[in-house]
Amino acid sequence: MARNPNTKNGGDKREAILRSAIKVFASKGYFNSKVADIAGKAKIADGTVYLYFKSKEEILHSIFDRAMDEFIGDGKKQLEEIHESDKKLRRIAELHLEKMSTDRNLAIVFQVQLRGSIKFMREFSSAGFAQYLELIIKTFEEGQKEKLFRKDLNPVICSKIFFGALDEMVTNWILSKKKYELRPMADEVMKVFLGGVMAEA
Amino acid sequence: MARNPNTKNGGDKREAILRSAIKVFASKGYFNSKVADIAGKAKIADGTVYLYFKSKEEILHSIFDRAMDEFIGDGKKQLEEIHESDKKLRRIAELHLEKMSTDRNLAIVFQVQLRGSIKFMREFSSAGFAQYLELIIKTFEEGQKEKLFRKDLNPVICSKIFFGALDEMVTNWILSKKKYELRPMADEVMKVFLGGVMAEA
DNA sequence: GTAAACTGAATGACGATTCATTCATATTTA
DNA sequence: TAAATATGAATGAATCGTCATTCAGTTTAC
Repeated sequence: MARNPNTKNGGDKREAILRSAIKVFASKGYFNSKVADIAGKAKIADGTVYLYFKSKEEILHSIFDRAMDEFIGDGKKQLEEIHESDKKLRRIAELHLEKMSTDRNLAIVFQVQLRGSIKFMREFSSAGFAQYLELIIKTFEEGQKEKLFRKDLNPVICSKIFFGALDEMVTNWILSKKKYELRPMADEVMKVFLGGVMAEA
Repeated sequence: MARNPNTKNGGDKREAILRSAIKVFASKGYFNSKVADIAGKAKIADGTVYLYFKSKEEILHSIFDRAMDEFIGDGKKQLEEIHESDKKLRRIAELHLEKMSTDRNLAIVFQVQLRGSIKFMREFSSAGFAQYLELIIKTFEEGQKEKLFRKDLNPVICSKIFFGALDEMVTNWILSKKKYELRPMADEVMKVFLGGVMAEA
């Protein structure tokens, strides 16, 4: 009846494989990661991986799906408690950076590995990412209705700019040799996004 | 003395290999591209590739190096003719998007393939990309000195935001099924970056 | 004629996936 | 209760296809 082998131990192995895969993918890249490495790090036999996942690719997908679901769910819940659109955007920025800070290896898989092929990107784009962008767009449009944000701006483009800025913060953080806090960057992004860089005329 | 076979025919083959590789990498991704595909598309034998390049990886590097050199060279020259910092940034944005529009396959290699491994990203980061970001930072600082841009903003972070926004425009353009002009996005990015999204108080 | 350029079949390494086997645990039987 | 049997999760060695790279031989250019 159960789709997976484990009935007693509560999905232990599947979980272990995913955790292990995040580490391995993060350190060597998807294509350079061997299924044997993943199995090894999870302390199980190579073949066991295939009792839980159809293929190496499905592992990557699962990592992404799980993380994205959690992220969007979390985000939506938190936004319900906020009513000003600019504050909502600020919260999104904070959450985005916080989540990425929390698990550096997961962040690497997201920023780097997931983008290594158009195929993944397309799947990514039309699934979780689109949903995330939609959330930002809706928030922005709300702000325009409230006359908080300029009406002469295209909400979709603005949302992409917003996302792009955050995304770049994360990428830089991952590649940087120096350790620094990612979260405070949310303020900087908001300062520029809301007010622009021009000095008062 | 010449590192490569061709002395007479003006580097024809090397060029053909690079052009072919850009197409192949763009359509299947670096790791899924076979050297045989590249050779085939360039209408030469598999072995000939190795007369011009040490390895498959060197091909990818060459693609990147060439494009980046051309891009930065071009950019610097064009900026010399402009004197206001905000206009310079606008020109950078335009150039960035124009270049990417010009060769969609090259853009795909840049946006997608080059980011598929931390290894490449790191090399990328510390070479061409750092130089490009430096150009933006310098321009921004200039603008701050001229009191054109706000003094309370960190130039490095602002430059990353600026780059991140442009980068996201390109990524979306590549992944989009619909055909649209990339260049006009430069104006949109400038509107937001210079003036922010808040309505006048 | 010979040196440089080119060819493409052969090589060798690699690594995802498979599957025959093991073994711990659950179930049945007496 | 305890021995006999069944179950299916887990194993890991073997398989099988896939390329990057090489190199012995061929063609081209002068």
